[in-house]
Amino acid sequence: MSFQSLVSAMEERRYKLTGPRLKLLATVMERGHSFTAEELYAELPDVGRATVFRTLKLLLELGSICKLNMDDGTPVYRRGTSAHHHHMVCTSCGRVQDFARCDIDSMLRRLAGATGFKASAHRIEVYGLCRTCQARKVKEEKL
Amino acid sequence: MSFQSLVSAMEERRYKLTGPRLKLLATVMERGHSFTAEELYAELPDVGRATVFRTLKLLLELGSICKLNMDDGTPVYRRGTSAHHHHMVCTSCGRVQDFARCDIDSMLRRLAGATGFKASAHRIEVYGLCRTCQARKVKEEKL
DNA sequence: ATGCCTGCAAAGCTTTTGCAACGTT
DNA sequence: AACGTTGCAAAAGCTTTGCAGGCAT
Repeated sequence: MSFQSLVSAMEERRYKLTGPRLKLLATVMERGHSFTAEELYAELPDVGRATVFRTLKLLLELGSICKLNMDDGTPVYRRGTSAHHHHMVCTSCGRVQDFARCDIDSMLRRLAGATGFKASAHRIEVYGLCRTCQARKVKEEKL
Repeated sequence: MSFQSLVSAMEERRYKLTGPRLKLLATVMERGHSFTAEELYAELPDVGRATVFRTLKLLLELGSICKLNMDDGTPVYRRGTSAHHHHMVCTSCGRVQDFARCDIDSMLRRLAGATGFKASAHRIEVYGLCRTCQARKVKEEKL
């Protein structure tokens, strides 16, 4: 996933590569972790708020970013593939990491057997402390 | 979980049992499945919208209901315990069922080993078709 | 009698939409 | 030149807050 791949995805779908869009794509790529619509808007004073939302929607459709909800429901975006994956959300710094392995098929089969529910998709969000914040906490406790 | 247990929970915390609150508690209990704030408001014309939200917040704090997000982020409430559990959301009728068994500890341990992320909580939402909607679909296909 | 609760209306936020002007192709 | 795109401002949802009056305890 690179700036170029985002640009290519837009070209393929015949979306125009305008100034505001290129600025947004660049900013999205700079962000190593997740971001909100408001943060993007704040970082790009000359891009309208509506354009930020319109472009985020576009990137979602392209599958170039994904949207997730914080524990309190706040929507947050994250660059990355649209392939099946889940999220580890650090409750201290808010950073989000992806993970793909989810061995819950046997659990879903058991659910189907017990309740008749036929699962077609699932979403797992794990909350906790990332490695960095754990280290920081340990350090602070020593002070 | 019954109407009485909700009332008791409020009494314990010394919350006043007013008319609007009792009406809301009754309506929440009548609902077998999930509900939105707006639905509650629509069902109780003489209770103010603000009171609906204030009471929902209260019940959340008491742990008498839980809040979850639909796939599109729409917040939905559901009566039930505050104990650890997850949700099966029917994408056809919107009904939500709980389930408790989540054998993902080994997955979390693997994550901790691979990424250093220390999980403290998690949330699993499974989307699919409930037993009723599956049956209905089969029936419709036969027509 | 106290002070928690209520409804209403207004304000707050986030997101969407209408529209005339603009810029990419 | 055509028309997709933009910024602005207004609108639209949803939720919270301020306030004067009301009600449970």
